[in-house]
Amino acid sequence: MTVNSSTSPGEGLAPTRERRSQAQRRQRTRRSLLDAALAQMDAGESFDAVSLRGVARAAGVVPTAFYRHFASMNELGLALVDESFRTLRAMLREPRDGGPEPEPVIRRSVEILVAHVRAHRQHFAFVARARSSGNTLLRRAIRDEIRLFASELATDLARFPLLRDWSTEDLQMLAGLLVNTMIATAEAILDAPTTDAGAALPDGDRAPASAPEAEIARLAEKQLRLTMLAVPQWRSAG
Amino acid sequence: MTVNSSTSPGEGLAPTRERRSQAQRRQRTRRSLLDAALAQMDAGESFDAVSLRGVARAAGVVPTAFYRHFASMNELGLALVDESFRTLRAMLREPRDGGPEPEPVIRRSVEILVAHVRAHRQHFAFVARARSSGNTLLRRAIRDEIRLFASELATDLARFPLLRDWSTEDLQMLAGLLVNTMIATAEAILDAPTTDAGAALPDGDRAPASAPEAEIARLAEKQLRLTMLAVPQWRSAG
DNA sequence: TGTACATCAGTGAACGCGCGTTCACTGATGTAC
DNA sequence: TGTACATCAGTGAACGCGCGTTCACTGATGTAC
Repeated sequence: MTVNSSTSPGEGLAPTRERRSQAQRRQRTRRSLLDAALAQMDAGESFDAVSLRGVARAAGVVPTAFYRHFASMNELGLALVDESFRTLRAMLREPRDGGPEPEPVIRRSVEILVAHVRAHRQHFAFVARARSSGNTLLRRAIRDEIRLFASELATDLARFPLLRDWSTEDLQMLAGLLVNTMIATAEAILDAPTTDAGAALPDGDRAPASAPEAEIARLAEKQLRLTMLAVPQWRSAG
Repeated sequence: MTVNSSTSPGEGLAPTRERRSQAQRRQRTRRSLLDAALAQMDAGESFDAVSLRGVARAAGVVPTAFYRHFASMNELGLALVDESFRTLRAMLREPRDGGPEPEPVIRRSVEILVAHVRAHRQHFAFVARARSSGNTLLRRAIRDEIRLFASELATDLARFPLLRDWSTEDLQMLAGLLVNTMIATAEAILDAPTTDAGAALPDGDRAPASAPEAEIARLAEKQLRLTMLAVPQWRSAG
């Protein structure tokens, strides 16, 4: 029943030398299981409509092999939460360069968000779907990660001159508002008709952002711009 | 297989006179089925973890009786979408009275929202959960209803002096932003620890809004206030 | 009011299916000497 | 390098269970005359 992940591989006296192929095989299967779950959720299933047997089948492995990697679907779900938020966090770090003036920052942020949703569609779809589907544990894990994500954004925001004097609480409040917009934007992109035609084009500057997607990005930009317009007014009127 | 809802009851020559008790019984069972589904989702299940048999069981009825009322769980889900958004729409109409000055309007709106989530918790929980769980059809239905809801809010917003000159598109944009905040707030309340102790107190002005709930309301108020602060700035800077 | 018939909400047995989980196993990879 | 043994990722049969859906039914309620 238990795949004991805390005490098993390469611990203590046994060195991890020379176990090449077997470890690789293990790693490949594990990835296949995760990918199978992601694919099924990207196809529209909610997390608890994804079955252990279905995942194993899609991964090309017998159901019992699943247990060599995860004790339950729940554990696989938590692994996907980890993985997905590593992706999202990378997104936050991306705009570290770029001027401090508000206008290009907003435009650039939306571009980064849209590009990330395109590039890591399955991770976003997983989070969006699992965020409110089934399983309290998983939901709570995602909610906590989103909260943490907002806190990191708040820290980043503190660097902007206009926000330097804001209280931590107010920064969190603003970050929450911005994260809400980001989530809604990501969900809108995921829901939009997939215009993947020509997505595999090698030519970089031809990237054909679909019409609805461009529309969503335009809306998000407006909303973020509106929100930031309030910033200089806050203390005086608040 | 089909419960034909478009051509059956009381149509044509047959008058709906004198069929009292039987119709009442039917209505009661239908309600029990809907309530059973709502209760299971309120308890944390995602929509497609709610089974036809489970709903029938909780409604105190044999599984096959379900088909006398709905052709499938899907149809029941759509009925719940209808019902839930009738509730939400009623919330929009509530603040029709109250001064046009922005400050009390915001406070009052948050109060109304919080009170509605408390009073119609199951409808909110259903929408929050079904919004991204399972079934594309249901998800799309809810997304469309939310869009409609935002449009109605946009129409209401147009009445405010400060917004009288805004384009329809910009009003929709603002309404979308406000709706995002409302959704996040409702979800936060649903996720907060339920402090239902003393909820049945007859004394009206004692209503013990739980501490986390009050916190959430305070945050929502701040976010809405910040958003509205941007309004006078929009055209000049936009 | 009384009788004969129609309607129809809910019953109960039965079906085939995919599920999660168990168990003893196989056989390739890795290790010790 | 060669042999004997250990590890362990993946196998395959088997289980009991709850599911959605079918079917012919029952019996109370409602209607016509």
